[in-house]
Amino acid sequence: MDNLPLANAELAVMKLLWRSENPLTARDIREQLYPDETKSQHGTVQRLLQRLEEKEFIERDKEIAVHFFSASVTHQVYAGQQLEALANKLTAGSVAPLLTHLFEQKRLSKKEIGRLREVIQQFDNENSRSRSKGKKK
Amino acid sequence: MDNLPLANAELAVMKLLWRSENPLTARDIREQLYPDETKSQHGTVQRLLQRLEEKEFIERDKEIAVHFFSASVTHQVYAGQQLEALANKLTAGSVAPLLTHLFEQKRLSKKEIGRLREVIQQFDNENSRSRSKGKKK
DNA sequence: TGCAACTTACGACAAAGTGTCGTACAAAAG
DNA sequence: CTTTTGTACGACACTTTGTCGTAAGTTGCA
Repeated sequence: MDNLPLANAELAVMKLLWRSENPLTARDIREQLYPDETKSQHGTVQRLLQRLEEKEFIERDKEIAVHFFSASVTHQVYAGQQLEALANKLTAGSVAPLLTHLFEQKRLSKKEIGRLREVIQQFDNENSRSRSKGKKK
Repeated sequence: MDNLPLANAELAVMKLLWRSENPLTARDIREQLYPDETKSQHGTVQRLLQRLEEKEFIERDKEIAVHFFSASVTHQVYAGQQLEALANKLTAGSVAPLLTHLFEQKRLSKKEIGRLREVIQQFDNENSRSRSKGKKK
């Protein structure tokens, strides 16, 4: 409901959690995020995790003393929310105008077009299940 | 090149400029943005305009003493940039995954789908004009 | 048992960005 | 020349973010 965007460092943590099958410990995360291994950065990671928890982006399993963290918002959902937020802010909630410009700038590869077509195709399929007559002009 | 996002008040100014055919004065903008008409808010608008100019989002015509402001980045371009930035941050530059979730959530209306189809159609047309032989997979 | 290593919790801080106001100065209007 | 209107911008409070340090709790081993 809040739909707030995540800052860079926070997003970096989320990406690790999204990528991982299993929940991670704070230590896991620090090791991947700061390979240079200074001492104090453990606190940094703890802080980031704490804030992400406040924002309800992650969940903390404190069964055992060393906590395990997992994303409570999937990457897909987050991406969708952000896109929606962008559309609301810029184009009155409509997504198509956002894409239009990318076409004009030739910033969408043919592969991307193919993907988009698939996405629409899928929508058509789901949608035509209930209506057996298609019209083509 | 910087691609920085605009804050709320700044965006509100840009929206006025995008909406308007002709360049606007600071006064025009204040009147629309703060209809309650206190004195000091003229300074606020000036400040916003100044910062937008620094960021190169608007241009200032100082031919005459009362300056005229106009957007130097179109709404289309800005929207496209932001979408691209989002895609880069979240989905390795690919746009399709951003849309996928919206479908699943049924957040895209049929009208939106229609629009997307048009956009893709248009791309196809432009693209087939120059190459009369298509190669298929 | 007691100490060393690790962990969590969180206060504190600097830096950056934002929206706001006020004030100093310049130009125009009268 | 005085009043009005506009520009330029320093300053401020506030928020967010990334960072660190430190206090307190837990684990485990000698």
